[in-house]
Amino acid sequence: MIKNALTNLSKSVFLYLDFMINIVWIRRDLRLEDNTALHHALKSYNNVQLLFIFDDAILNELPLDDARVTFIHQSLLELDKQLKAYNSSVYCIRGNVQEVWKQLLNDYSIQSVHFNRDYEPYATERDQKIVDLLNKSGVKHQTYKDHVIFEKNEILKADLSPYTVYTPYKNKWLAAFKNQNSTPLKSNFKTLNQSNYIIPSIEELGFTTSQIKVKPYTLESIENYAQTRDFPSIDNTSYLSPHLRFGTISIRQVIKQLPQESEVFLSELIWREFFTQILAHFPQVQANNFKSKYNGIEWRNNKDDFEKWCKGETGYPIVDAGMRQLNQTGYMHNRVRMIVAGFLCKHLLIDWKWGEAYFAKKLLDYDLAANNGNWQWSAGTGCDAAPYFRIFNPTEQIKKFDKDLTYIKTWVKDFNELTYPKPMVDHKFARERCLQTYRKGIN
DNA sequence: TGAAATGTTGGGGCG
DNA sequence: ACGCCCCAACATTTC
Repeated sequence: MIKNALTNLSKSVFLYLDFMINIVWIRRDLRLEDNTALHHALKSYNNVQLLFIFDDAILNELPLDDARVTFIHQSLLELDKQLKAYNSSVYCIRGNVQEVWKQLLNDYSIQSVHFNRDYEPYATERDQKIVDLLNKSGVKHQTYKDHVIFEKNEILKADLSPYTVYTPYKNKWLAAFKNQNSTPLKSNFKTLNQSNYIIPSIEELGFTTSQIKVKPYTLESIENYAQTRDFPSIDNTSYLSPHLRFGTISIRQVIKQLPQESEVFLSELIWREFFTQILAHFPQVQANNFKSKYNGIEWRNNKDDFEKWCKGETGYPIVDAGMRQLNQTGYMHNRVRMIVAGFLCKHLLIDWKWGEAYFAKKLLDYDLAANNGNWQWSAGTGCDAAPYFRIFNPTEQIKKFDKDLTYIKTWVKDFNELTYPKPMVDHKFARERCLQTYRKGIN
């Protein structure tokens, strides 16, 4: 009798659980393959439903034709298409993230919630609020490492403090990488929730389609990366960065598919993790110099100068070409990023935060940790940064890396050395002024 | 993941 | 054949 009752009870509990949904909240992991949170949810639960929230707090700051929103939207449509094979779909909504979750908890019977960790300060805080909400509602939840090979506390110095210099960090990272298994996960999609949600159109989300598109990535070119990476006219670019930003490919998939002897490329991926852990350990770098001894630099912060830089009208062809590539495509070659960033900080003496903000608006691959880290590197204010007296000569850089002007002519139409506008500031003068200003500003 | 300034060396012109 | 000068080429130091 008692045994029967228990059996019935467990049956009804089973039926009830079978009715409940398990949510995988995707954010910057817009893929089905090798998605850690999704993998574990599928393994442990039935009725796994994907959720994506267009976060008002982020979207309200963006122009209506933001290219990243278009890319996210298209990636979601692609995901949704793949889910159709399993009679499932993505539940996609725009709103205030907390309000959306309150509504979901109210409208659905939720058994568990899963998501991959995001390490940016805003995201960390936002996610904590959702975790609190789930705790209050008594809903099981689990977060996962997915975005990086190693999180901030997995690569530490012997005294357990974080690394702030790249090379020893990299050595430790490589040593740790050898001893671990990071093969991509194979998932079983049979436990996806049967659903037929419709993804809102880009207009319904309050946006319009951008003309700027994310290019597909390629891993083939990586073989020659070390030889070609400094030459912006050689488009040997992998275009992985936006895909890593939004997780349309996982870091484990990338590393697994790297050709032999791509240490230099791998090193760039380690820079990505280096800056990710720097931001996570030192969130104050978002608004401050990593090294406070540079706080006294008196930036000129001239608005007209900044405008010229943004538009690519500095009179320095390589700087102008880079900025025009950025404005037209949402991308800029890495070598040129260093040149334009150095020019803004050192020739124009404009606070790196202005440049950082402009890149944040324009770059398809914008990532707070990497963008901040690299801008501070350029300005000389960062951890393991370029010394302040290392000043790029925009003309020398052409001689070294765009000798035949191919890159420049690609982005500066009808470029003519003789009729090109005069430099907005003389190099020698700007160099001296920079050295003087930095010397004076450093304590 | 610099570039400029300064220092050193050695070959060739020339008296 | 010698010493002197010039300067390109390379090396080192400095910013």
